[in-house]
Amino acid sequence: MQASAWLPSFAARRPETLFTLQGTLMKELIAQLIDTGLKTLIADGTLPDDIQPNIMVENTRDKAHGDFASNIALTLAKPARCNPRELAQKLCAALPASDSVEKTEIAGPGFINFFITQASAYAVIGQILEQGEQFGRAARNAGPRVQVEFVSANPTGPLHVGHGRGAAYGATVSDLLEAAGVQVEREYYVNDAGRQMNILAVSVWLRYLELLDGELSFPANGYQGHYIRDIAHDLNKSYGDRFARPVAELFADITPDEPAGGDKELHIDALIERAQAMLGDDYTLVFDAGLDSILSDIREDLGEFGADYQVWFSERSLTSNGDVDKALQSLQEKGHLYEKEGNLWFRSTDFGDDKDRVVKRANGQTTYFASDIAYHMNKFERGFDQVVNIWGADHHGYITRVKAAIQALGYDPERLVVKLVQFAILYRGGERVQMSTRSGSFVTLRELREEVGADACRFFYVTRKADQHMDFDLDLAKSESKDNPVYYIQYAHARVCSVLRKLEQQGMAWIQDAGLKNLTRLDTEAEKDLVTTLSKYPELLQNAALNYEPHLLANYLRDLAGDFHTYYNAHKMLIDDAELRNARLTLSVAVRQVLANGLTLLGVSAPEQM
RNA sequence: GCGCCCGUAGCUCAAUUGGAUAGAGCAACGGCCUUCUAAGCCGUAGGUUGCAGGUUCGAGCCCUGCCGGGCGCGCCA
Repeated sequence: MQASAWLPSFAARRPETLFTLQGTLMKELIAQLIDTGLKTLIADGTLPDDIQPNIMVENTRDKAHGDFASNIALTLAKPARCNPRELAQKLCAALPASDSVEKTEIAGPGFINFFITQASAYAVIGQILEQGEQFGRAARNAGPRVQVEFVSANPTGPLHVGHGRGAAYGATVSDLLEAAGVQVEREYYVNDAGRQMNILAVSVWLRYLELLDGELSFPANGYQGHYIRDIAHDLNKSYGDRFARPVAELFADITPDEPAGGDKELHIDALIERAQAMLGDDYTLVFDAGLDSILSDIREDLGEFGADYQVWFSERSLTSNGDVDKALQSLQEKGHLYEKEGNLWFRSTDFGDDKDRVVKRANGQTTYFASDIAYHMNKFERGFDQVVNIWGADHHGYITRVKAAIQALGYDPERLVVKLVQFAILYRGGERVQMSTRSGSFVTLRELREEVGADACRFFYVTRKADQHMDFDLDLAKSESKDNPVYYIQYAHARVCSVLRKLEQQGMAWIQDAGLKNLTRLDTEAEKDLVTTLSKYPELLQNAALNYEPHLLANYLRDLAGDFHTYYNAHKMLIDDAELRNARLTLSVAVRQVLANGLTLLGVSAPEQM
């Protein structure tokens, strides 16, 4: 499978090798019981002594199958030369007794189902209350150093809804990794070099000249958005008419634009060249004014969306500090470059790429790909154990060549993980919202946040697998009903708060210790289910983090909220029986804690009142 | 043409990474407010997991080939 070839590194490893797993103590215990049982069977000759058992303990899907199950008898049936059920029978008999295990059953083709005691299962409630916000999280600073680079949109305009999904996904994956004990560094690669930025600079300057001299023929390939005029306005405010130049001179002998029957690409390139000549050193000021303005807008936008970065990495710095040259030199020394027709090529076909790639043109200009090589070299030189790139799905063509470059530089390409994020399609009133970057008719992330709110945005974006196309239903995201999963989950949280308020109003108090002492009073199906769901949280968190799949957490929270609403509806909490009341409230507060922890990781608020 | 992603209930999506009888939510139908928030709950119905083979104790998941949808295949950024 090609996809998992990219996945790797620690996602493919056993989680145990990199992370301290919490909440799976019961699985470990059961694995130990099985291990002991197997040794007994080896000793009495039932099993040959050269077997290499891979003891797997899984959560059961169906509670009729107990709490945990192992397929060990199925996998060992062949070496044991007996049928799986028979082997399971013998193994069960050989299992040492445990306070935590109520009973075992043999089921289906030979699964061993483990039913754990209620006291053992309910211990998780105490853990949740004791650990609070830390419940489910691994110890800090214990894990590897991982860099997550996400969004990294060209600073040529405001972020749109396509970037939004990358932002929500990247921010959540980063937070999940951190919760799993990884030291995370979030980074934005600022493409502050290249032709697009020059087009931006020229667009700004032309709007500026328009302000001074009145309308001129704005290039078809220029940036049309209104924000360009705003930047021009600010430029005028800060610098007065410092950048004023004769418009006639600017357009003199310039190759015609597309509407005039020319080529819009050639036209804009000619304008860039002319602008640089006419502005001289001032060109940089105009260029930076555009860059700074848009970049600060993006930073603010992302900040308000809950995506906080540790590093904003400048593409230009790669050239100025010599990293590009260094990277090319390194490739040169290792014999991976060659010259052809004046261009310098990287022989990426040696590393599985379809064709070789130019890194330096005949005119001496390095290519964008050369910057990418240098950037990734720079990342690895910074000592990250793993580097995660979150890219739009349209960039998947670059994966092979970037990995090729990493390998050619002498780094393990498995240490780069690329996660592709598919685009989201907006729907309003059942109709697809049409978007086009060209015409400037895209919906910005800011507009989306203002329309549906940050909570719903963050949640909806990560509720589907990243590599899955998604439909974003604006009406649903805005609706305040149970149909809207965000409200549904938040409401469950608020409900617990509401009950506690009501409790106080009725002159009662919740006594946690009394609750913990009387957990055995919680013997209804709804309560058992709730506890089971709660106990799965830490492991789920690890899974979601290790696989970069925040949708697992989103779905989990939906389920947990559902379990709670069911419980709430079936059983009253504010009752006279103090023991039972405290026990139920204790369970409810534990639910509230886990809901809050999960929502926080998703960047969604956990309101006390709705 | 080559490469990558995807195909699961009418719709939007899951499925603990190869486990047991494929699950939720919408939409449909039928119930539940004198009650701690009905912003909620309960029930019914809905499937040859695109198709055909293969691998094994066991496949939605892995392999091969088709069918269908999306994206990518510049010395651009």
